[in-house]
Amino acid sequence: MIKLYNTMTGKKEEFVPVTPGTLNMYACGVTVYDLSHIGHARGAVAFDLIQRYFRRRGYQVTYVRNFTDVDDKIINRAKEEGITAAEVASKYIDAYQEDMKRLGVGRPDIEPLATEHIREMIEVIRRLIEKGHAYAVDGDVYFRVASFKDYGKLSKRNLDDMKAGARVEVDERKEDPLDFALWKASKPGEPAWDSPWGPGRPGWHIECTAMGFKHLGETFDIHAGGKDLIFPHHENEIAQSEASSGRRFVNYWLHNGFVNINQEKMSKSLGNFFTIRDILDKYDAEIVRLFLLSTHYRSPIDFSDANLKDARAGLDRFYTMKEGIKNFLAGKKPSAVKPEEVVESVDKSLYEKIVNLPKAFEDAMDDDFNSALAIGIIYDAVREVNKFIADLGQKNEQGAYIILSAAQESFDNVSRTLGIFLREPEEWFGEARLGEHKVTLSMEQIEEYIHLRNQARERKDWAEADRVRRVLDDAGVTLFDRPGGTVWKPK
RNA sequence: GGCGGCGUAGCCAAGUGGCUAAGGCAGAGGUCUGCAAAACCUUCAUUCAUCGGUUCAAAUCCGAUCGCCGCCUCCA
Repeated sequence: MIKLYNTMTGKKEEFVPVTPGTLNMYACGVTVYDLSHIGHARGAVAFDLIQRYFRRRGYQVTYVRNFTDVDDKIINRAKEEGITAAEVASKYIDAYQEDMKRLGVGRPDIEPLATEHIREMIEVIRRLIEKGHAYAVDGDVYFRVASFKDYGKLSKRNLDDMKAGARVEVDERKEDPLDFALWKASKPGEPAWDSPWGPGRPGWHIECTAMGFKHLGETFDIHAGGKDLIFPHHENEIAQSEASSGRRFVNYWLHNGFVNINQEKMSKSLGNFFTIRDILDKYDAEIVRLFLLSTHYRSPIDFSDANLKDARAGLDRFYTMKEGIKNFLAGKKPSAVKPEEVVESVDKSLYEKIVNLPKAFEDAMDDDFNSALAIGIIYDAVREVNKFIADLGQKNEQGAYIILSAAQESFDNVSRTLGIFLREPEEWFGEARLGEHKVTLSMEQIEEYIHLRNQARERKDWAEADRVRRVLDDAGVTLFDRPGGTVWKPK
């Protein structure tokens, strides 16, 4: 049973789908007027994991994540760059797709564009006017907030409070300062579509209603987005959607916490942001993923070098274990003996823990997608497997084979869902980390130095051996003498 | 001002009524190693911002206080 925290009720609830065995989920994507930052990445990673987890638990999933490709900021950007709004959008959609691919975020089932749903938006607006929930003025159309009695139910505000503290610009043409635009008359030179109210473009909120209706139905299971979208965006979506359809729009509202810099929200307007690609140039994508998943998706997370380095250290430890398992299993054949019998004499409790790892993982994830707890459970298992590997010499070989192959299977099982720990150890220690560091020697030169040092070690010329170690260290290369020979890793 | 949330070790971070407060990083000591590194072992919060209350029992529920953050305007 999956439990999830619903912003609407403020509680963790059991997930009950509209249609048994099916998940219909919508996540607000980005407005494509600039490169995306690590805050955008957090939402994308979190909701990708959530929809992926539902698939793991057997649900038939339709996951929709939109692009807002018409908006004031896009228009302004187009003016600045002397290109069309459509060109701006297209450019940053491509950039976003590239960033997501590098982060290991899968493509949603449907990635609708606002501009491809103008007809559907007009239809919803027309229906709202018919029902008395909206009105047209000078080519604009506004939603009549006072006509929707549940307005404020998501963000827990009431109309009187908002009017008291209103900082909304006063527009005399609106019946109420809180009324919001469904359709905006276009100014000359701006993107425009024909409508019953004259040429114009959609307001921000209406696209999600129209695209949600079209792709997922008038009532769907999950709608997700950043905490900052609760008000006004999602509140307005609810008003439009429920006023037009007469039904509940969404059953569960999920909101991710922010990425902070020095305890402050990262945002474009504060200027304290790092783009995804800046970060990926400095840190391997897997480090960034582990960092993001190490904190529960609803909590704030502080972006800092120290935290990224913690994540890197964690990955080193995981891949060291994976290397140990791999080295042991290499070239060995499965035994025909029943696991239970052999394992009994080797380490029964470890075996059971390993076999139960996927279940323990699911227990953590079932509880509001607690990836932080899930990762803690994995590291608990890592320590125990490492301990086992350290004592391998004293173990029954058949039993050890059974335990370590089971470990490999269990770790792979949970890794596939998390989208981390999936690489081969050589790849992690080699190319993945090579990219982050300055190694000033070629592979051949490094091998040559290692050979030189090992010759010195054979004649027990420790001074020379240490000298070579220092030379390589200065070049950003660290040596490790392993039972199988000397290996090197970027410092 | 209104609404929402947070405060757990040097740092990151789980835990929302009941066994010894997960896990990681950093630190200390040890095993191993020519030296290292890794790995492993031991150690590292009698206590969960503070004060008061409810309860047989609270980090967890209630109230107050202090501090921090977010939303109320575009924002993941």
